Amino acid sequence: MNLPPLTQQFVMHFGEMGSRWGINRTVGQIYALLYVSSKPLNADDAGEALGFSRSNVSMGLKELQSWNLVKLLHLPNDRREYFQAPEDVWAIFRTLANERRKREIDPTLSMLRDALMETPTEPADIHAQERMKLMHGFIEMMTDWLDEMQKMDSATLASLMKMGTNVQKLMVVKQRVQQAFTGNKHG
Amino acid sequence: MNLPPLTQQFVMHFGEMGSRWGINRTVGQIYALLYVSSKPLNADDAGEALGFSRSNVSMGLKELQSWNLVKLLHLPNDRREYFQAPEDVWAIFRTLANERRKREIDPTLSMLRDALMETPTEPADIHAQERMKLMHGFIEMMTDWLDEMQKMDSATLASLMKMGTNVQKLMVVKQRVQQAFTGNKHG
DNA sequence: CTGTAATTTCTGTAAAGACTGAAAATTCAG
DNA sequence: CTGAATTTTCAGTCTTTACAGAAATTACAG
Repeated sequence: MNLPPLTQQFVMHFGEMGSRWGINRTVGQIYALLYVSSKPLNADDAGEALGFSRSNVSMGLKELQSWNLVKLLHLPNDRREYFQAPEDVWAIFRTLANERRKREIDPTLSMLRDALMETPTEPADIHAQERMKLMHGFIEMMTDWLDEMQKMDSATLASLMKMGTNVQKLMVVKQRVQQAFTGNKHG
Repeated sequence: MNLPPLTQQFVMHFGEMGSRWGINRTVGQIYALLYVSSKPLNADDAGEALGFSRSNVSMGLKELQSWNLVKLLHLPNDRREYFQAPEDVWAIFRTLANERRKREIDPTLSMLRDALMETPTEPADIHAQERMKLMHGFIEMMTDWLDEMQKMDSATLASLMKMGTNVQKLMVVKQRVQQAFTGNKHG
């Protein structure tokens, strides 16, 4: 591996963090390289830059594609496949959130739905189902909310986040206004 | 393993999902069992219920403790340690978010901060640092926002989430109101 | 202290995963 | 079609992780 210092630092870090993020070192480093690269890279570029075998890079890129984390493109007069990471960090986050949800949340949600349809007999299962109901309700609320958030554009979302806790105050104001209009003090 | 059907379904699912969540089968099943259990369990209870060796359960509980996902308690006239999962799903989520952030985000944030302080020389590194700046800014915004959210109580957060995209409309209203008060059409 | 219950650490083994080089398959220019 | 360039799959090796059982440590009652 022969990369400029900052790039190297970044790439190595992603390799080390890979295991915590549920990907392997190779995949982490390939993604890091694509992310900081100013131009698309092909499998040989990546392999040479990182010191991985061609086949290993192939596997890594395949995994990154299954995560929708890389864009595939072609250069004129070059048959090789080139890859690049999307530039917009918000877009990357959205992709990541969607993919992780699909893999890590949806199966559980589905299992919980099934479990809630059944009628428990033993006391232990009655309590268990009660707990599952709580978990299901929570996850559903979170994912529904995430869906809604995904509809907003990056700029709106950013300003929303920068408001932080102030959103809360905004809600209080809204309630007062509504009450004032309806004249219902308990509304 | 001899558990009532619903409990068993839940426990098995957590075991299978474990690998996707970055924990092993044992840890996943132990947690699932504690979550649906109506009373605290000791290591032997868990081991017997799930068919794991005593040492394996010990490791699993240790890991769950390192995630702050279980509460340790003692029963009168019993020297053994009993474990239980917090009941409040919001509290569980908060714990999970904090721990994952600590392990999966903070190290990267710190690496990025270091990288941004340096002065790149090569053109490739200049571009790389620009990309890192974007990533850093995004992560910082997200984590700051998460911090703010953590300050709210569960009920407020829940009603906030149920509003979904309407928060956006609320912001537009707020801006109009502000403009009306200041008389500044560009405010 | 001493003995016993409870928990953790250690050690070896089995299983899973990562990685390479070679072979096979695919793609496309001519 | 043919053959070269490119990509993917396969098989074997090496590394890491998961797990059980044994040994060691800790905690505490008497």
